[in-house]
Amino acid sequence: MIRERRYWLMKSEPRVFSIEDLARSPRRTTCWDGVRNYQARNFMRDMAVGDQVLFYHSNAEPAAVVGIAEVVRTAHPDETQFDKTSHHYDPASTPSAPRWDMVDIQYRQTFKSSLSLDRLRQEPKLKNMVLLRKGSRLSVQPVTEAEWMLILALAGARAS
DNA sequence: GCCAACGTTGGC
DNA sequence: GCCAACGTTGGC
Repeated sequence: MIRERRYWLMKSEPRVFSIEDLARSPRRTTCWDGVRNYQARNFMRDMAVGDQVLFYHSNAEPAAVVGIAEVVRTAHPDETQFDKTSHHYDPASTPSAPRWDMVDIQYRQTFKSSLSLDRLRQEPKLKNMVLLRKGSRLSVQPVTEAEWMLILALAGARAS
């Protein structure tokens, strides 16, 4: 029994890693390392291959949903947690009991017109989106199917 | 660069 | 288990 495809949103600062960087990556794929928040990690552990991801540019002008990626590998240990030279090194984590996971995502498309936070806030049907909730900072978050459909429609995009 | 909101840590 | 202190996120 194959589980139904689910929808997610993942944030990245474009000055660090943009959707253009993803599109230029080998096999248009990257591993989503560096997540150090338990709730975000748990969402990644819920992901399945084929799940769809809204790619969001945070700390950007403007902050916006800019395109789509797809999960191509489920959660596996994030190697940067064991790397003393990494900014994401976690001395409390060990290879026998890894604390942090990552998934791999592959580029699908960049929206012709990205959807800024302001634009999304204008949609009453999106008012419950995790992204738009006051104080929400989660870098990996679930998106409902209805939200997904509406956002694709607003972007003039087709499901990939 | 500011700062509100949130998460984590650690003393007690 | 409480909560103050600290660190981070991310919009502005």
